[in-house]
Amino acid sequence: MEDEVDRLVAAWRRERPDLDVEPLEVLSRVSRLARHLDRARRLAFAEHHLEPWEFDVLTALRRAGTPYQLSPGQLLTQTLVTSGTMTNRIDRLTKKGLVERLPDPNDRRGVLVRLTDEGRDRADQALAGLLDQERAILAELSRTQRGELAGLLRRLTGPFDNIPG
Amino acid sequence: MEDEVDRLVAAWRRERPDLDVEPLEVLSRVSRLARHLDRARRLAFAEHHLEPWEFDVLTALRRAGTPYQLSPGQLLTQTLVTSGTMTNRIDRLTKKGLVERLPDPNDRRGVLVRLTDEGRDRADQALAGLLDQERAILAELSRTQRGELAGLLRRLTGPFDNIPG
DNA sequence: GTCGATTGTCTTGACATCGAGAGATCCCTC
DNA sequence: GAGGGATCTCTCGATGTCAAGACAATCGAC
Repeated sequence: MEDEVDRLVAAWRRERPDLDVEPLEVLSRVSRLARHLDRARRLAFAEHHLEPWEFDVLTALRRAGTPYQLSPGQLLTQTLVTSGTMTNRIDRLTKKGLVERLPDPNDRRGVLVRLTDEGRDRADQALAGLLDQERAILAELSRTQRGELAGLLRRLTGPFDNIPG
Repeated sequence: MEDEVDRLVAAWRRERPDLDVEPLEVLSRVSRLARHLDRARRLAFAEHHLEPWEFDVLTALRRAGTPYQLSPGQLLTQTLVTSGTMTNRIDRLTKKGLVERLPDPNDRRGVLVRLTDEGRDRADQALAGLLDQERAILAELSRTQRGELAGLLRRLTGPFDNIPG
């Protein structure tokens, strides 16, 4: 099946035959697919009355395991947002009763963000919904192909994730 | 090489052993890689004093071929943003002298956005820079692997691009 | 021709994000 | 134990985006 990137690449080859645009075959598809996924995620979460950014924060805490608490700084590195953004997110999640701020007993500069019981339930429900949606998208591929795809992508993400940046 | 998604998946398997989180192996990598690419693109464009959104609009016009003009509506569908956003972008690009608005001779409701000579040059330069950067990222893979990866990704993007949504 | 629905663009208000920097606390060296 | 740099969180202003709706022109049916 042809996709938008095939058309994009064909247009570039017509307009700039001097350039090698092969990299776009991979990376433009990654960017565009990510955009489509964002929309799909937003829809999936709407059923649970959660925004994508709320899901990101709540699930980071959920993954941490009991007692479901992390510092704002740890949340920063997991969600790849700036500190100002994280302060704002914690404020709003606190107002909604999904997380609470506690003083860090070991560092008086610090704060711990803890998931409330409701926050934990909402995160669990939204995750299940997201996985259902993602399974539907991936049904295009066989199990073997999904494994290959994951492996190839890991080759590309590895350098970013391990050399900090 | 292990990446952040390996750690994320391992955490979910520990916390939610009842769930099948295999879809994350593929789609979380897509989302995270797209985020890293956004940062890399921003850096690459900074050398040419262009923002990513400026690049998106200018190159859509560049790809259209001479006389390098499209309606705002056509630009919407190519860049996946809303109409309000596109109006704002065209305004700012016009102020910078990279595009100009012309009345559509065939539809008095309509407008045509045309690339200026400077806009065309800037788009061409930025594209070359972007391709260099992308080639470096993709050097992790062989030519054959890049082809496989592109093919697998096309299977996933195809449904989004062809069934409108 | 005329009316209603549709199309194409722009306007407005709300909102989430970023970047830079402030203030408080911690840690290491002397 | 005192000083200076590093770390942690929050504040503030600017900005880009979205969603909903306004307005004008077009198209189709009668």
